[in-house]
Amino acid sequence: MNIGEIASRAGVSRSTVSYALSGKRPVSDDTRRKIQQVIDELGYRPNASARALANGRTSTIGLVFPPAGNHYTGMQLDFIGSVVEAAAAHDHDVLLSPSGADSDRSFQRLLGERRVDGAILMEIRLEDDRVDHLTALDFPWVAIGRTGRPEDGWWVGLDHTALAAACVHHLADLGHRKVAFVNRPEQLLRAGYESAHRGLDGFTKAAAERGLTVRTYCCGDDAASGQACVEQILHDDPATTALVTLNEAALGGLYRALAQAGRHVPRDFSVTGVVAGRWAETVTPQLTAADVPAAEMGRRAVELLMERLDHQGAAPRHHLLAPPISLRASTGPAGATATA
Amino acid sequence: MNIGEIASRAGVSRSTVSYALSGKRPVSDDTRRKIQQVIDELGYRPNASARALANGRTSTIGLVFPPAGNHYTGMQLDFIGSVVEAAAAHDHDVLLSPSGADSDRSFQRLLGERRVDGAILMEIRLEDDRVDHLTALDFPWVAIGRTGRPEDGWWVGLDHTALAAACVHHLADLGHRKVAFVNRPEQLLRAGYESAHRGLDGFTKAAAERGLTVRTYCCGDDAASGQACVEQILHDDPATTALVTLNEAALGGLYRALAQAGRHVPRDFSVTGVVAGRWAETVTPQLTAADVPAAEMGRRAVELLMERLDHQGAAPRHHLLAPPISLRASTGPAGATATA
DNA sequence: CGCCTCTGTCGAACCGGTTCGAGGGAAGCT
DNA sequence: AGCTTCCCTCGAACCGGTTCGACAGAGGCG
Repeated sequence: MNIGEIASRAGVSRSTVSYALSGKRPVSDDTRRKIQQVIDELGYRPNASARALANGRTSTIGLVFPPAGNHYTGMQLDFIGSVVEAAAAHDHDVLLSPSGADSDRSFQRLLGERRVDGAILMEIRLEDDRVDHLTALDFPWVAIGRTGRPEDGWWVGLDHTALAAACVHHLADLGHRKVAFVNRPEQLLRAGYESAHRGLDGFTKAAAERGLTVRTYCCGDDAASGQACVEQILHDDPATTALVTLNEAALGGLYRALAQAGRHVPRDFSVTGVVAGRWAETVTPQLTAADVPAAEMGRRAVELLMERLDHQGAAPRHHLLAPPISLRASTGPAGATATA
Repeated sequence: MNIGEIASRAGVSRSTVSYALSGKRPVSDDTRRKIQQVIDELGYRPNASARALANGRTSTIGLVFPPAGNHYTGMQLDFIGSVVEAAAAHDHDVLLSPSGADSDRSFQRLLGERRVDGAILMEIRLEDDRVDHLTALDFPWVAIGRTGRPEDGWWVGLDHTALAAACVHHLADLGHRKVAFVNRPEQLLRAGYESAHRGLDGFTKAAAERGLTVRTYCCGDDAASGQACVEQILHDDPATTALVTLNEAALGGLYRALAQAGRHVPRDFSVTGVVAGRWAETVTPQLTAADVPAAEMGRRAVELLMERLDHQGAAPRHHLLAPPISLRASTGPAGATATA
């Protein structure tokens, strides 16, 4: 069943059916009604491939996220969900592409074969070959995250520097002097992931500013790594009284190791960091943290992309978000029993 | 840049280029090399829409999952990840569709507009209008989960009945007599979600068999609901010494409420259930549970779908999985201090 | 009454691939 | 040399939409 079938049943030409559907030229009420009736009867829907071929738009956007090798985190799920939903609101579909790099087969499929009108990139690196590639091709993209040269791109970012610094100030205000930083996995840091870098930067600078003694660690994206990481921290300096983490997936392990070491949170040890709100609430005590507004970021990314698609050549736009720290129950004043 | 461009630069006809690429007819080595060289030079990739239009296959599969209204759980993330990866291995893309029902706009887009060759459905209901609809249309689908009539469909399922029963037997063997069941949210149970129903069934029957006293609860998919649920359980019958849960997202809240009520896990209270392994490991003590093999299920679903696409009209196939309970640290013998 | 304008519809071309039938030319055979 | 066979390549039609230019007929105007 195709547009020709509809046309002949309604006694009109194919182009008239097309115009009746798109509204791009006037069609008499009579004709329109007749066509609509046939369409309703047969449940006709225009073929997406044919439409895409003819007008050059697929009404699909690509969501590029890193392959599962590195475990998925809850935050990524929130991004995916909100992007899909926002796209649906704009009558667009979302194609998932697990691509770490420029040269990925899947990435090439998206672009080269023109499966999507634009792309949203997750897990941005400071030097991101995907961004460079897309920019060179003048292919519409929006990043969730910022590269090292944020001025010439479209993105929705989190001010990791400021957020990590806020965590440090929060802890320093509570009197903590020896603080550890639990970063994302080492290979991500080495690969140049922006959250890992900017977070580390913000942490280090703020700590220096406040004269804190710090140690920084990388930690795998799972509970076991988190546990091992805290054991290492307490081994390296048992007088440590607080930590800041960007690593959502390790959170459960961090808490476990602290409990096993006999450090009560928040009495003996404070924990804070940058984590999506609903994951901060699953641990006990609930995590005082800068809540990553993942859903909002996904939604805004889609909106920027739609804007970019509608106005080719428009000047780059972006949003830098810096949510406040939500005070929950995992931080407290230093000193009570810490050095016991 | 299109196939005609390649053809003229290589000095051959468009059809020859097509055959050289698809291999569906022999092409001389000379010609093939010349064509390949031009293609490499220009970085040509055939347009996906045009190809889909011509041969009727989009090389895309739809992954239908419920809208975010009900929070996403970690398990769903694992499904999505493994489906995308398995599909990529078969040179297929994955289109995400947030559709609860048959009549969803997004669902209609997938099918009516022929955006995908087949669909994988998540969060199956015992009476599932999406399944009925697809079956009526003879549209290729594979479900992650079973409907009430599993014999005539393609699916990869988990034997929730057996798993919930295994949890009950495990607890009964440890001497527990009063056990609670923490199910998925009430609206999902009412809507007929299969895991909620079959899990409840298996729990209830096994408990009756072992002569246990039970209460069953529904619980929202978040920590706060889990906390409230345990409070209710302990209020309704303070002598309860164990619970079985299907609700991964509430797990943190369940633990919190137990701790706040002064029930030590596993000394005073045992917790078990059906939960994806890596989430079972984030809580302390780590959860003794039937680990949902989400990644394997996603992969198998894709493989079934590929099989179904390649052999239209083949007899339905399915896999029913029933992983064993992984003994971790959240269950123990009843009685020690339980009635204190 | 003739001319012009405006509205609504049509046919044809096009998007970029795939596929079918036909045919040119070299090789094999007698 | 003449015929068949086989290998390779070509042109044309097709997939199902969109869009452009053309044009018929109704209505307005002088």
